Amino acid sequence: MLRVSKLTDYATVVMTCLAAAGDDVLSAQQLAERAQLEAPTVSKLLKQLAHAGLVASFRGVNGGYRLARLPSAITVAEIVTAIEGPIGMTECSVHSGQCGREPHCGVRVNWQRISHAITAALESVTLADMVKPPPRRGTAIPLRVAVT
Amino acid sequence: MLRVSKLTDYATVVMTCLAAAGDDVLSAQQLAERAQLEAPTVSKLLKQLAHAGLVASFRGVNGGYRLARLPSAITVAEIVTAIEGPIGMTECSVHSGQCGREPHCGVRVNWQRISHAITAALESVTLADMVKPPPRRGTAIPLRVAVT
DNA sequence: GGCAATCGGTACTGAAATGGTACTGTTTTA
DNA sequence: TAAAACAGTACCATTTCAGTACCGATTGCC
Repeated sequence: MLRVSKLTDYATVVMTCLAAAGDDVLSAQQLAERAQLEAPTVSKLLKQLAHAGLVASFRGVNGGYRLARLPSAITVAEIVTAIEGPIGMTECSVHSGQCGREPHCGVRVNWQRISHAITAALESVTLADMVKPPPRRGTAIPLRVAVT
Repeated sequence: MLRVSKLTDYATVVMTCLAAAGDDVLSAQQLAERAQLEAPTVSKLLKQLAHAGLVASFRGVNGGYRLARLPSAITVAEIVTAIEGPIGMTECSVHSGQCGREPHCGVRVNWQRISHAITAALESVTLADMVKPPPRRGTAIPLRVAVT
């Protein structure tokens, strides 16, 4: 199945928990309970998210994490990238010079186009969207993605 | 990195080779040479692609494979699905009842929406597009994807 | 009819990535 | 100074991935 890793999935859940907490600072332990995930796993995720600048960390007693920005200013694409690295559907669409076929390979550029489209799709959904209840029928968020 | 597996990547290359061959029937061995891939790997891929109805197989001497349809009628989404199974970004967006959070989980439905958008992006690119030379600047294929 | 070429299916294996755990260090506050 | 909490490193079990091997079934040609 074409999918993001479990950790990325967990990261979105943790981020939505933080978004729901508003400006409160939550410890990794508290977040683990709310997200129903293992504490060390959550801790590792928060570290990566902090490194990517998506959450702000506070050390010491009563320390913890908080979103670095408003939920509406954080996209799913950023979360995915923070955990998985750059988005690219194939190896050659990110790193060139791997496969010898490149000079005459029309597949490569097309995968790059597809990757861009998917990136755009992920960028169009913000954390605020994830927290909100699902849109009702007929109120879909219009998303226009151009494969260029 | 968010990506398809190598085998899926290989499958698109094999399919483009078949598309380039027109109506000719090519053996797994010939395709392996053209795609610059290991013969057993190509053979395995072709088996899966045949099972998915994307290629037609012919047994016996001078047997081999041929596209089951016109390149313009085969989408990248079909190739991905043939090799990787259903497209879904998270486990819970495909199989329900796995994580207890579902009743109150807004993340799930939003991942499903994202999955749909990505599926649409993959469906919008056909094998014919992959064979064609990359579009020139300003002649991008417009693709409108609605997240519903 | 027999042989060779080719697909079809199953099983196996080594390597890599994934996901989880443990431990130790550092910073901050009471 | 001690406790709470983040930060970093290392490690291990499991799963998945990619490749290989083998045997059976089918077809065409001699």
